[in-house]
Amino acid sequence: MEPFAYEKDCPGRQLLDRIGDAWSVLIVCSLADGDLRYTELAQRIPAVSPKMLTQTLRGLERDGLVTRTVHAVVPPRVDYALTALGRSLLGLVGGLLDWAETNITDVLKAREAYDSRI
Amino acid sequence: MEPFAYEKDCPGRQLLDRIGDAWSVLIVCSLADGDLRYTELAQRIPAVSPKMLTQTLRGLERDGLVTRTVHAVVPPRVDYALTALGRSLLGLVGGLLDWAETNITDVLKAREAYDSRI
DNA sequence: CCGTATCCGTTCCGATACTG
DNA sequence: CAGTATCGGAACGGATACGG
Repeated sequence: MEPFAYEKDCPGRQLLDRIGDAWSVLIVCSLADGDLRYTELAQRIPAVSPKMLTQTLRGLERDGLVTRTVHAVVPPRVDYALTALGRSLLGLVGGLLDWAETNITDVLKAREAYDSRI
Repeated sequence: MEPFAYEKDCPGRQLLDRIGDAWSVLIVCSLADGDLRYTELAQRIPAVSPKMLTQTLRGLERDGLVTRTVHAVVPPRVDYALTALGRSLLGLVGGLLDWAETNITDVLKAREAYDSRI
């Protein structure tokens, strides 16, 4: 882990930027169980603005993590789905969430201790 | 992964915020092989400003991921080290970096394809 | 040596209104 | 239904100067 290549814009940084983005993680997890339409995503993800939803979806699509399928019907219908690459991310995110749930009590305890000795 | 508790300030979000922070990851990885002093950290991490270094270290310390040991000598000497909790993060981060290295070429290809059809 | 304090440009993002 | 466009407040973070 020592002298790793961790420049700006290295692979690791780019992934971390995406993972660190709340909306990206929420979208990927929401799509875990199946395709969703734009409005369905908006409903599942609390308080996401259209701006951020679109912007994040474009980013995920650009990175090959999500596909966007437009059906030529009226009213318009657009489905979003995870790619194989996107699904492979689910395992990582799951691991993170597991770690978080396992260790959150320790973290909270540490914070309490830290804050109380100021 | 479906109806997971993902409110603002839930455990998962808090971890993701920390992981998504470039400086936090850099510091944790830098401490993987042993304790370091403030200045040593500053030297290893390219271009980190004193402000961000201190701020990030305080956050990591508060969360119980890093310890800060002040030696009562002149000139002052302050050592930073990972806690057991901090070391347990290394595995997660390693997994993320592995995924990133494995899949970066696919991501870059996807981006190229996306950008070229605009 | 190990920080803290301040200024200030930039970027982010929520709210809102509007369109094909 | 599925977005786009625009504005403005807030927050992030770099540079810099200084203090114990």
